[in-house]
Amino acid sequence: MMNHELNKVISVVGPTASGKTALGVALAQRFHGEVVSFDSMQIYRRMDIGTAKPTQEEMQGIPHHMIDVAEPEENWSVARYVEAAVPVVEDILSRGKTPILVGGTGLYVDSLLSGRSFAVQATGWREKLQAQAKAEGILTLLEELRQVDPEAAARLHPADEKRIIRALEVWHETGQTITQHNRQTQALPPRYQAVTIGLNFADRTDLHQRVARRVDEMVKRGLYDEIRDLLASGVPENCTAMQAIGYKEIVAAMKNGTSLDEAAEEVKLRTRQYAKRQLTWFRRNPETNWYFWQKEPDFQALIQFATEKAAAHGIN
RNA sequence: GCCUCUGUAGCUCAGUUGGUAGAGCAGGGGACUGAAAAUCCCCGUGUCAUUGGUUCGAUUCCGAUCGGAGGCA
Repeated sequence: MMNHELNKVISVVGPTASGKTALGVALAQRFHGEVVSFDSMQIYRRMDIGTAKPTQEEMQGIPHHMIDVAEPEENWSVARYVEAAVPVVEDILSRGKTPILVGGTGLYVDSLLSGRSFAVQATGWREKLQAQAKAEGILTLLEELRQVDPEAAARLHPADEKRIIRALEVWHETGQTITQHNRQTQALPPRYQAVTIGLNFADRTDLHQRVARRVDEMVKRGLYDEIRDLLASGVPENCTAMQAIGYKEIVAAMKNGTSLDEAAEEVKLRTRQYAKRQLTWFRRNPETNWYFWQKEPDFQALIQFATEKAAAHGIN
């Protein structure tokens, strides 16, 4: 089909602790929808408290997808997420319902919506390159990259080891440079048409306060025990899931015997910094309809705002 | 009560042999195409406690005052 209209979805973005979960459920109720999470850490089972996964009560009977779909030791990635999420969204659409995308991982939503595909990763080039970087220094790899893909080498900062390695990895495994690959995927048509609602705070300190309260709440609800259970069941400390904020800091404290409550303070700090990065990412999309929380939160006003925006884009 | 040390960026501190000052952390902004809650880049003017004095000029030297820390009685 050449000129078919894109299917419409609603997406809810914003920094952590900004009320995305509640809005997602409200929109699902209003628009006969189901929630599809785009959160890189809520995909892992048994990581409930620290990832602020919605509880049964919060879900209010609305189906939530892409949560609890992997074991912590599985090491998921964007590619794997998109691969799994597309059929889910398609299924919701096929049943005549509206997909409500809710989450905080910018790369994941953008990839899902854009129709982007990812270069394959089969052999062990990454490990090889990492070892080489360690032995010879990253500048050697950057120079190698310059030979095959001068554009990428110029664009990447010499200190950004991860991206330099990834660029070389794509080259070695596909025979195509990452610059070529990016150009190609940019030309791909988008998968869905999204009306995006962005949540933010008029005053940044309100966000910081909510973060602090949320972390205190997590500790009260048993975050330390959740992490102890994870480790006891053999989840390796260096897997992707254990890079999650709220986990890696506490794991480190448990390991070297320092105060867990001090580690919790560090979690607050790291969460604030993460929220800032999320905002940087989401602000990049000029289409986003931003709603700013004032000192006195008015959830009804938010629902009305979001409902109007969705309706204006032909969702009903 | 006396003596010594101390008061510089939101915090911890450096520094100016007298020409109005700089690091780390916090904070802010940005990037981002198979680790993304990851990774990386950029951004430091502040009555140098207050107040007199010396000086062409004081945050820097001297005095007093007000905080803080320690010591002696």
